[in-house]
Amino acid sequence: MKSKIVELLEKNIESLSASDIEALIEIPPNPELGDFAFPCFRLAKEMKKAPNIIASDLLEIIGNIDFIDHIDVKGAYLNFFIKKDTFVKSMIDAASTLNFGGSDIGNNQTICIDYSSPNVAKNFHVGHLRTTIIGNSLYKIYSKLGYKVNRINHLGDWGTQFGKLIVAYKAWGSKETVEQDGVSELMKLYVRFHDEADKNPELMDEARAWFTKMEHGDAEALKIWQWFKDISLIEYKRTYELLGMDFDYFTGESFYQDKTQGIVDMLTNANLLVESEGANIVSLDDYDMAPCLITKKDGSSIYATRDLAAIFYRKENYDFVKCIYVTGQEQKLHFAQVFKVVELLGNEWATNQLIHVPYGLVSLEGAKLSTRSGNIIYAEDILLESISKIKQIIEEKNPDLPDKENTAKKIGVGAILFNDLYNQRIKDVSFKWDKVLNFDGETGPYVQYTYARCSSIMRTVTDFVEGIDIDYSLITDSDSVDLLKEISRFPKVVLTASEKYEPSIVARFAVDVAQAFNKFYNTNRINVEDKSLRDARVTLVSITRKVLKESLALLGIDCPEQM
RNA sequence: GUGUUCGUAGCUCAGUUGGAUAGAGCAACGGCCUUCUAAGCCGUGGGUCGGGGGUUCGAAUCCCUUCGAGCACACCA
Repeated sequence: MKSKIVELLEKNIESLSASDIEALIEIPPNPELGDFAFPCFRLAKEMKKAPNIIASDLLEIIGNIDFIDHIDVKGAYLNFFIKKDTFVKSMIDAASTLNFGGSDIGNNQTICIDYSSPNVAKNFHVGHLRTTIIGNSLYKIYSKLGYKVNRINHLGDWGTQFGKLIVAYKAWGSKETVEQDGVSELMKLYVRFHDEADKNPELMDEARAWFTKMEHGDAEALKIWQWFKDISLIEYKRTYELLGMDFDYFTGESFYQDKTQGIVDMLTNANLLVESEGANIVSLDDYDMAPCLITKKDGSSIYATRDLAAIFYRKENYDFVKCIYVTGQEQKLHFAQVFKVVELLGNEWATNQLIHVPYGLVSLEGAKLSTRSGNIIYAEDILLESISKIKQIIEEKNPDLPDKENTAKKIGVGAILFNDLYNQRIKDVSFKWDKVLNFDGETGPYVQYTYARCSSIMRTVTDFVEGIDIDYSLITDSDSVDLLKEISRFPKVVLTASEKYEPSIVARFAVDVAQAFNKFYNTNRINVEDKSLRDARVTLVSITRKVLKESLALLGIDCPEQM
């Protein structure tokens, strides 16, 4: 419909191209002002005439057009009122297409998304939840746009911290307690190491030595390391299963450890590596950045080296058009450095294919998350707590609900996912239980509830046939039209969300659709006697239902049919 | 100190890339269940868009400046 207006205006305005006009056309803030609006301010400048005069002149020239009911001039705006049934039909037709909201612009090209990536032997807490949830949503969004997405869990399974753990395990740990308590015992050992190392700095050297042993393939070191890793993965996978998520690769940092030498060689050959204070770095002075550290003074690798190795490995093996990193914003400089080094090695693609998607810091009651001080909440606990709160609510509101267990899981997990995706990712969040466990208003359960309402209606109209001829002229009230307008934004929403790496745009959209539907639902009885009117309205319900399910799916959220 | 992100209603946040009267949710108060799910809907109150300049026909949005907050600044990731 918008394109038809662009076409129309293009014919009558010489100085603007179709794409200029397209960009200028807006949707009025208030539906009473029209369905589309064209502001004449820009024309005023070029034509040296008052914008409101231009608007009325245009109105004269355009005259009567078949699909337009009438055009109003309000100030400098040309406001278009589309013939209602034409408009309604075009929106319903669009929304009824098979892959509504999606497209094939991805052309099956590969995108790598590096996310979640918990540190082995550390608990999976609220902070990790964000990268996991955002990354998963980006995976869904890009898949919908026709990309082939590789979900990569770049486990923090290599580094000095394992040297620390081995030292601690040997000094104070036992096989039995580790087997029994898993990650939380490893955490305790890690914390203890730091406490002791404060008093006895030599422990740090011991830890580094053990890590160096790992890098040289020492059997004992690697055996302990592998054991710690296995224990950790069991716990992480439990959380992923609860979240309903999976990965294509669990290639962590250790996977690249034998590939870091290649990076060092490459940098040496390119004359980029310089020695500084015993370590090897790439100087980034010319780019106003701190240098990128490549090898430490003991010769062992560091995360930047492994990230570099990962980039080249992925480029070579997956041939990505984009490699996206979802991490906290505190790593901004790190990725800027790493990406710059790739570029300096003569790879122009680094400038637009390597993308850091940062998100804001998660804090707890205003204080920084810290395992050492015990100021921490684990992801699994949040999810389980949320599910159990939902169970309570189900008992209150709908005790006869079938399959309560599963439904509570979908709603409880969905609430947490939604909560993490609703605001722009860059915003810092202060975790508060009462906020997280509030399910009224702009929340996942609200959208799911709306979906369940739609489903419920669809169950009652058993003789309704999808895709039958609809009498579009029966849909005239503003609540119905507003709902359709809201729904028709979907393709643009998905596209913008992908361009900005911002799932919150989809989450907001889902709420907007749900609000529009609930308004429509409250003013329109759907299952009415008059069959053609009923079918017209049921069509709206059916479309809404589909779009709600799809948009929540893009956030990684599942919809129960009843709740 | 340097860089970076941010500052909008009591709280949490949107604001369509510079456009029409700045919008939601939460919290508060008041209404709506004998008909499709009240986890819902409707209404009321609540704003120097951190402050000050500038660009523009037009600024919450762009530029400068200032105040405040978060984060980063090589051998952790």
